[in-house]
Amino acid sequence: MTDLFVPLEDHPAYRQIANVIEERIVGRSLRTGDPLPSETDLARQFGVNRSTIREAIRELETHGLLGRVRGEKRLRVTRPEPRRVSSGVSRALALHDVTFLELWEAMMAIEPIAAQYAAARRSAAQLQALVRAKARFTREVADTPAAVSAVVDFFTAVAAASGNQVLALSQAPLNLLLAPTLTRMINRVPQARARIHEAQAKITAAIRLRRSEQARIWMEKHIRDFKRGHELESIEPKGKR
Amino acid sequence: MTDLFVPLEDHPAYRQIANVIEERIVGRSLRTGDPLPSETDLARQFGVNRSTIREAIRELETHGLLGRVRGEKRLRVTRPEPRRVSSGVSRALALHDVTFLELWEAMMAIEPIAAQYAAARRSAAQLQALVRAKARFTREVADTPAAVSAVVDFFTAVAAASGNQVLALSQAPLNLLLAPTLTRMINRVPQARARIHEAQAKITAAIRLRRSEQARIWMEKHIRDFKRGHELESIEPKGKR
DNA sequence: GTGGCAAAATTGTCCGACAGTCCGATTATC
DNA sequence: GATAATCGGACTGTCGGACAATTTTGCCAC
Repeated sequence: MTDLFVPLEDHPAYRQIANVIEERIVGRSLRTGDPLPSETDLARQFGVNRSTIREAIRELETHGLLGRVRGEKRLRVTRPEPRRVSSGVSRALALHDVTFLELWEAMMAIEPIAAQYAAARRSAAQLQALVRAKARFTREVADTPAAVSAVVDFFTAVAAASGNQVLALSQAPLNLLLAPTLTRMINRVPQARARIHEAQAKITAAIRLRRSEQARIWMEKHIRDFKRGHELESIEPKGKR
Repeated sequence: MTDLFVPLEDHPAYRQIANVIEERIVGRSLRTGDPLPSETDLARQFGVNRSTIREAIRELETHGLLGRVRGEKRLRVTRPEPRRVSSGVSRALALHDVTFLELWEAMMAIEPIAAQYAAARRSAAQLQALVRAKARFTREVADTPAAVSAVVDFFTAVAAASGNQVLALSQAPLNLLLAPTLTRMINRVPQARARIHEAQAKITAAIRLRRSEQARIWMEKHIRDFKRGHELESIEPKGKR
């Protein structure tokens, strides 16, 4: 049934080194903000060439575990920012050809809950961010890319206000996937902008007044609208294809 | 108010090259399975040194966009596997010190919905995988690490059966975070194993019979149990700390 | 077509080098 | 004394070349 032996794994030096450093970071013996030794020094410590160290560092850098503050030269241990991490997830999902329905179902699972918690827990500043995103949508409603970006910011603000990092990080990749679909929809379905505006107003109000139930329900309606919009768009295509 | 200038962005060659290649992959002009030109060749095409190419490639490799089939030397374009991507997310979340409550809320948002869709759409093979995971838990219930791993597999199998890649990929990181907590809980709360067993049985049955509602409800109970277990565990600590 | 084999290509790693830039200390200036 | 200009050292980004180990390829015989 089960194989007796597993294939030997090949561990190039650069990967081993990356793993060792990663363990140190995850195990907190290298803490956020700590500067990393210089490449030359690392090369000496690990007993390998600097080129090898550089390859290892690239790995950690792209994972967001290392980074540098603007204008600085030395790398420091960094906490992976949601944006960076989630863009990787989005790319993965895009390459797996997710359908709109899949995206929609996931949004339907996450966003209303996020809105609900946001109503219960939002700070004043988080509410502010929400209001700003909403205002930006209203102001730039005619400029499609700006409007889409405002919608995304709105969702992001709700997720942030939920006070739940896991929800926020689960939600973030959805935004990037939503953008292209939303752009098409908003352009082709005339009533879309007005409905988004209304939904954002209701959701914001509910979160401001700390009405969890209402926030959830309106977010559900909001998301459901997306599906309607998407269906309309596919049925009466104004542009090509 | 607003700054007149924004900081110049620094774009090392290796990053630019990584971006160019990434665009090609995402834009499908390099398709999954295609072999990448050799490093020397890439260096020639981009007009840079091979070391620079290698650093660029490391980036894409860690993102899972490039990889090689076992024993092969050439890199090929790869579709990022959920496992790989989600481990990055888990690491990020771990470094952000997520609380059990945050994790639990996210699970509560995602898993029941996944179970619901799984009941509606599972294939025979997916049901099989589910049954196997459940059986493994029953069989290895006494061996804590194996039991925990079986629980995780169970969740994974449910998410896979949901037929929704977005849900599956959103759910995957939660598993890795769950493991340590679950390990402690299962060791300290005597009734935990029995309750997990029962829940898995009910959920599996519902999914087998395609009872969406029941699958969802039982999954909710199942997850809720985790919170109870966690509370019990913190209240009556049997071991140290 | 298959198998086998030697040549060519490719990867992983190393060495050494250099320009551009950031940092800290020192010195000059108000 | 505080601030500004200056200088040397330390680092990073990139380059060129080199070599062993292994894979891939081309070719020949069967």
